[in-house]
Amino acid sequence: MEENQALVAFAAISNQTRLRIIRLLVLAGADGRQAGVIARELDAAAPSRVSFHLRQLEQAGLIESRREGRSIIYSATFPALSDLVAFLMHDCCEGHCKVCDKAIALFAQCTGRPTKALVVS
Amino acid sequence: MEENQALVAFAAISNQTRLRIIRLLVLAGADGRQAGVIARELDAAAPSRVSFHLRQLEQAGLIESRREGRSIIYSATFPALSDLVAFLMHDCCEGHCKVCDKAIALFAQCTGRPTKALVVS
DNA sequence: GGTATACTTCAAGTACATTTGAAATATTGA
DNA sequence: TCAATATTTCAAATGTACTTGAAGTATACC
Repeated sequence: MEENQALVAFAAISNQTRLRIIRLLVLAGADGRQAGVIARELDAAAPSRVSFHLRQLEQAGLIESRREGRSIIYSATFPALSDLVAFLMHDCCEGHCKVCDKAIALFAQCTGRPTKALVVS
Repeated sequence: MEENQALVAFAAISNQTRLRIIRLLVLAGADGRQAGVIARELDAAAPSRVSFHLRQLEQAGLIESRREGRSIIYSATFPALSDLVAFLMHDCCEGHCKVCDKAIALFAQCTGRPTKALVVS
């Protein structure tokens, strides 16, 4: 992942409204959520405001959208989020790996993952 | 990790100068680097400018400083960086774990880590 | 004490991000 | 075609972040 892309992504998730949108859409999974539903779940923020933030996130590559009738459905772009986590770890892991300590514990909580992938050597 | 703390940390690393400082200090390890040395390694940015960014990073908890004679030595705060990675993964992993995909591959590159920690069941 | 070095703090200017409400666009169904 | 719904786009106002250079603080050494 390029530095510039990472910078844009970090800027995208450094805003409360946008971080909450991301969390919401990750939980929603591939189905995604209507723009209006997102606005309502975000303490009924003004639609134009939510639209602004959705655009930022989409331009950062972290979410994507599709039209369904009158609605526009947004969903998380999982590979991009995965790249971002990897960037943060790799950028900081070069040399030594203290940065990964707490992430390792989280893998144990992951369900639906082949455990083989977690075994090193 | 609290949402607010994460937001401040993401804001901190969403700036090119600061992201480069972080990378530099992670590579430097516990020894850290003098403020002046950092400035020189950053294409000789103005000292007041580097000082401004070091302060942002320190306030975000990502780096710490100690005085040594005339110099001030900055070093990465590894637990905070580790927390941030974990926040990003956990925040997005709740429910399902697609976000962790690429991070797992990186663990294999980590040296000096007991492989047992990577084995799940 | 005085001077040099290493940094930080401050104030001013500039640039960028966010919110707001009104107007515009797209789609549906009567 | 018209009205209703769902959403975006736009322009203006406000707020926040960044850079710059000059002045200030801390330490060291003569």
